[in-house]
Amino acid sequence: MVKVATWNVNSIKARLDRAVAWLQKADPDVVCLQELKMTNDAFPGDAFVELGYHCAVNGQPTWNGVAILSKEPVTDVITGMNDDVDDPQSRLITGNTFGFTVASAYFPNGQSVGSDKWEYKLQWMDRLRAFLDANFSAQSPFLLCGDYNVAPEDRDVAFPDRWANSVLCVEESRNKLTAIREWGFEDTMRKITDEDGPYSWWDYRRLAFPKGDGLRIDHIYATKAIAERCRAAYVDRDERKGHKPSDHAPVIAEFDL
DNA sequence: ATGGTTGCTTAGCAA
Repeated sequence: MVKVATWNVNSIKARLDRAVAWLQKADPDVVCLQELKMTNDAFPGDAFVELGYHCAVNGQPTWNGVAILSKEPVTDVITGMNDDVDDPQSRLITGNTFGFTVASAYFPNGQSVGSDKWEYKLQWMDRLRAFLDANFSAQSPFLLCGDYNVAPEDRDVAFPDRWANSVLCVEESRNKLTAIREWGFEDTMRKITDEDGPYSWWDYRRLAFPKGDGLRIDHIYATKAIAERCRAAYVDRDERKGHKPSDHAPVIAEFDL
């Protein structure tokens, strides 16, 4: 069984102790991290090597930043979209490990509908679809893991009315997500459960976590060749609790490979 | 009621 996790850590520096403790406890084989908020040079790779992981990192100062950790080597690494757009934001890294391709993606949040960041979000999602079209086959095993900043359906939102007009839920965001899914992905969580949620993110503000105001915006999408081998998918909600948690909980999928 | 908290960086931005 190969255990794959995706987790927006909201600063790997602020979360290093918790991340190390979680890796020791959960023992995933492959981990996609988002929001490192750190340069490649400063990335604490030694802490992960000590736990038996190979690291592929695409960082930048202050914001964004993504990484793939794997207990097998990560080869054929691509940082970013490989397209004509001059984009300084480090939001994507792709590589091969355990016989499949895996991408760690930090989709733009988009702030508010109509803003400059919203336009960037929509373009970024179009670019991601084009990146998949240009570089990969949906017939091969591919996992797209990350913070998508989109809740696909209302059942992925605890209080859908409250979030209906947000960048996480509006129809245009969901339509862009559908275009990415239709490249050839299945949502591993929805292969496993039809329950509401399970939610993966709760805002730090407004007492969102104790009030249960969660959204499912972190996903592990899989092409058919690997999705049909998915045996489990779940959220480690406990990781949102306690001292200095990330605002996201890890999402895990297990594959019979 | 447009609030609240966290993190990076140190006043303002992003989420």
